[in-house]
Amino acid sequence: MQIDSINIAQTASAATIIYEALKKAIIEGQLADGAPLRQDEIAKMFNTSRIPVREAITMLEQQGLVVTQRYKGAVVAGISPDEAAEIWDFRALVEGHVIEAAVPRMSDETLELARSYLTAFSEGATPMDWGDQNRKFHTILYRDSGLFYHLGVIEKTLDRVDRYLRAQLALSNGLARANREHEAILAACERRDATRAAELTRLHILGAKTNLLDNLRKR
Amino acid sequence: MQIDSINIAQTASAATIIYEALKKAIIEGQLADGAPLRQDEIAKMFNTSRIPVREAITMLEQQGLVVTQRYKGAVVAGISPDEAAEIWDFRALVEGHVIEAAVPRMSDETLELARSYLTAFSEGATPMDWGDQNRKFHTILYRDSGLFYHLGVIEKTLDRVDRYLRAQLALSNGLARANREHEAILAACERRDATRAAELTRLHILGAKTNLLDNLRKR
DNA sequence: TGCTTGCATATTGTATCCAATATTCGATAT
DNA sequence: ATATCGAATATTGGATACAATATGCAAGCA
Repeated sequence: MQIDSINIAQTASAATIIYEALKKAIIEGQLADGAPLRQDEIAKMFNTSRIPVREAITMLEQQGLVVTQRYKGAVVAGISPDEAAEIWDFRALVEGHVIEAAVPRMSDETLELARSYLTAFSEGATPMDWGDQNRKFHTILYRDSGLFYHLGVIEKTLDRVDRYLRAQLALSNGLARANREHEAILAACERRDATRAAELTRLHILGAKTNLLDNLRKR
Repeated sequence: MQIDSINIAQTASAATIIYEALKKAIIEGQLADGAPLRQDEIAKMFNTSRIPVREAITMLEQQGLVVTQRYKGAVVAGISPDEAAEIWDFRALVEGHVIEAAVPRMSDETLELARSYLTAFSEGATPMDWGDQNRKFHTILYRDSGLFYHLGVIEKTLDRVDRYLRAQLALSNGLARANREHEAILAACERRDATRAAELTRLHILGAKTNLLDNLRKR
C-alpha cells in the first residue's frame, strides 16, 4: 500500500526553521544593517544547539543577507547607494523580461488576484502592508511566465532589497506614484499588451530607483 | 604600526575548503547528476568531522548545485531540457545587458586578455580546456561593466550549467561555431560597438541553447 | 596621561557522541 | 514464487564538549 499524502508533510529541520525566521527578521528590518547574529543567543531563542544555527547563518550568507568573518561572526549585510542602483537596474531588466513573457499566458484568476493586491496596497496603513502587497502584486504578475529560474532569481533579489523597497515606498511621493503606476501596469496586462506592460514595469522600477537614491544619498 | 599584508592571508575554514572542492568536482562533472554526497565519506577524504561537510553541502544546496532530502542526503542536481532552455534565455538577457554596459568602459588590457583566451580556446584539446577558456573569454568581457551584482548572478548561473555548457561545446558543430562567434563578439568590442557586441552575445548564447537542446532531447 | 602587555572572557570552528530516520535483507506466511 | 514484516545496518540531524581565535580590561611602564 502507498499513501503519499502521509509523507508529503515533511517536518522541516531546525536549521530550516531558524533560517526562515532569521530571513524574515532581516527582510522586515527587525534586524538592522550591521546587527550581529550571535550563535549562542539565537540557539537559546530556538532551544537548540548552535549547530543548526550555524547552518541557518550559512544559508543567509549564501543569499547575501549576512556577511560573516571567521571567528568574528555574522552581521546583517547592508547596501550601498551604488549597489542599490545596480540592483534596481537588474530588477528592471529581469522583471521587464519576465512580465513580457507572462502576459500572453496570464489567466483571469491571476488578473483578479493582482487587482485585489493592488486594492490592498492602496488601502494599506503601514510600511509593512505596503511592502507586502507591493511584492505580492508584482510577483503574481510574473508567475504565469512559468520561468522558474528567473522567478527564483527575482525572489532572491527582492529578499536582498526588501527593506530598502519598503523604505522607498514610505517616502513622501512613493505611495501615490506606485499606485498610479501599478494601475497602469495592470491595465496593460488586462488588455494583453505585453510590450507595454514590460515597458511600464521597467519605468516603474527605474523611477523607484531614482526616488530611493535621492533618499539614500541624502543621509 | 600597521602591517596589513600579514592579516590578508586568512586561512579558510574547513567548511569553505570542502565547499570549493565539491563545487569544483560538480562543475567539472567528476560528480555526475544524481551522484550522492555521503557526509562520512567526504569527511574522511578531508580528515575532518561531518560538521564542516554539512555546512559545505548547505552552501551547495543554496547554489542549486545539489538537492537534499531530510534524512536521505544530498545528490548532485541535474537539469531538465526545459530548465536548460530557460537558463540559456536568462543568460542571453543578462549577459547581453552586461556586455553592453562593459564595452564603453573596456580597457585595452581587457581586450588583450580576451584575445589571449580566444586563442587558447581555439587551441584547446579537451572539453575541459574549451570550457575553461570559453568561460574566461566571456567573463572577462563582462568585468569592466563594474556591475558586481549582475556579475555575481552570472557566475552562479554559469556554475549551475557549466557541465552542460562543456557538453554543448564538445558537440560536433559546437567548437567551430563558438570560435567564429567569439571572434565576431571580440571584434565588436574592439571597435566599441556596444549594441552589436550585445546582440552578438545574445545570438551566441541562444544558438548554443538550440544546439544543446537538440542534444538533450535526443538522449 | 598614553601606550603596551598579558590574562580573563566571549565567541566561533570542529570533533565526538547520541537520536531520528531510512534502507537492506532475511524469515515467514500465503 | 511473491509479498509482507521486522530486525540489523547505514545515514543523516542535532547536542555536548573541546579547540582556536578575538575582544576587553586591568596592570605596568614610559
